[in-house]
Amino acid sequence: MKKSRIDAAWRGQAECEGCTIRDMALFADLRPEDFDLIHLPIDELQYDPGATLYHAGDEGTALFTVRSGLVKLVQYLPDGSQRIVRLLRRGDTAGLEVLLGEAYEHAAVVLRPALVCRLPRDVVSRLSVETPRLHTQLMKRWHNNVKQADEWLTGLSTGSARSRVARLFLHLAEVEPACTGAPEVELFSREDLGAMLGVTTETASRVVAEFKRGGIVTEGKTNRFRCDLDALRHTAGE
Amino acid sequence: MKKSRIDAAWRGQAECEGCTIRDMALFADLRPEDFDLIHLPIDELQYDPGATLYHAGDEGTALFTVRSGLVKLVQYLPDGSQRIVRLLRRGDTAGLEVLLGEAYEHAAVVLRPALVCRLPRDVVSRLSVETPRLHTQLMKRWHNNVKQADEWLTGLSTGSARSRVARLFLHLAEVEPACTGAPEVELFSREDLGAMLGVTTETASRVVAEFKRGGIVTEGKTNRFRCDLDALRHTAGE
DNA sequence: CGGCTCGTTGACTATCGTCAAGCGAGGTGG
DNA sequence: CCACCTCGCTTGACGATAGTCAACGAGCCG
Repeated sequence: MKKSRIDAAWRGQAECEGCTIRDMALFADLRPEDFDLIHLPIDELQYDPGATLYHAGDEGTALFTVRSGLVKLVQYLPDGSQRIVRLLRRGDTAGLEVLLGEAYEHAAVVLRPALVCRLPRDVVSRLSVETPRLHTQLMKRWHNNVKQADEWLTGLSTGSARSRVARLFLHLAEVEPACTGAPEVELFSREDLGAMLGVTTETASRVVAEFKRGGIVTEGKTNRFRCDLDALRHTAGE
Repeated sequence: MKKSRIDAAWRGQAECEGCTIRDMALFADLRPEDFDLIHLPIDELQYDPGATLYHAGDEGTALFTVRSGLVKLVQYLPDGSQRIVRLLRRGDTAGLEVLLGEAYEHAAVVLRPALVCRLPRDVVSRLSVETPRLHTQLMKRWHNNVKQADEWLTGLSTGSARSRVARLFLHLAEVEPACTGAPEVELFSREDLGAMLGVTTETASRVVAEFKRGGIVTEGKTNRFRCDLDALRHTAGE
């Protein structure tokens, strides 16, 4: 389950500059001379679903940039139940809080096979001190976190279960690559669905099943749904 | 209702350095020479409850530091209902998003009489470029926003209405000055309560009334409650 | 072939939203 | 000064919704 594998480990200097997703990564704005400041190896890691990048409370020694796949940030409540507070996709960064010297605030768990860059905290800290070009990117990332949290608060934690599920579909339809013309979305386990929307797995299951029966979404492959956006928008506003 | 008054307007240079809450404000780490970079007036404004610092979508020309009082950040849903996503108290900053060139994402509305410093965006932007001493403070503020958003997601938007109200009381008991030994908390209108917890005003009212009857909280002056923390903790975990 | 997990569904209950009425404090105008 | 009005809080009654407990079936793996 937790199989993780080191595909490659090297001094980031060489590879980061040619990174295929650099334009959307934390180091987007760095200049060649900035990369000389990287003095610790930046590893690229491959994780399978269910693997954890880190646990809540772990000492924060690294940030992570998601190159591909999907990662959830989970917060546990005192009573043991869990709530998913954010989803990280290509270009997103996990663990910003370690730049402030704090422990990780969430658990980061892989939902879909993910390729991830592990940036030692000291590397980012040093860059953060030495070059102003990192600041904007950092701020953008903080800002994205806040925005997503706010959206989840208003969109996915308010209203009836049906509205929430509908809004989740719409949200996913927006952020997913949307390879074809038809808006298609890949869903998660019903338990994760519930943890995102603040409802039980049973209601999550029931609502999705109801949507399928009503033709609002159509399941192709397992957990892949073609969406009727208009119908979803209508259901979302109730 | 929207009466607001300019108590004083001056070049921030002189006054910011002697600010009584500077240790908790955005400019906490600035050095004397940094203040020379302030080239626009920093106004200190007094707002009454109900006044708006800014509306969602307004062009962002300034950040605000709350010196005293209480401000809510409100996000409106397409259907017109509103959700309160954050509360700002002494030392907190509103409108960080304008540093990224974006419009305000929320409406900022005063809940309790508030004294607020209005920092022109360009002043903060310039300082942000010129001195690294602002960065840590900015990051701390972004971080606080994310943390509060996450807490609201897990604490105030999950579980039964009773749990949520109990957790809100506990949260307030933590952050309020707690002048005396007895934990005492000032509440808001039932409508605002509902908008914070994602429930209707009626359920908010019912739960608070129930708490009063059960002695879990005791109302002194209007909307001021002495809290039985143990009982609240018990109720919160259900 | 069992044993497992995951999704689904049913039956029942608790909870919450809705609609509506009443109450009290504070403010206004006659 | 009092009648009146408004607004916010409370409460009741009812219906809708979601949580709970439990059972069942489909796929997966040993």
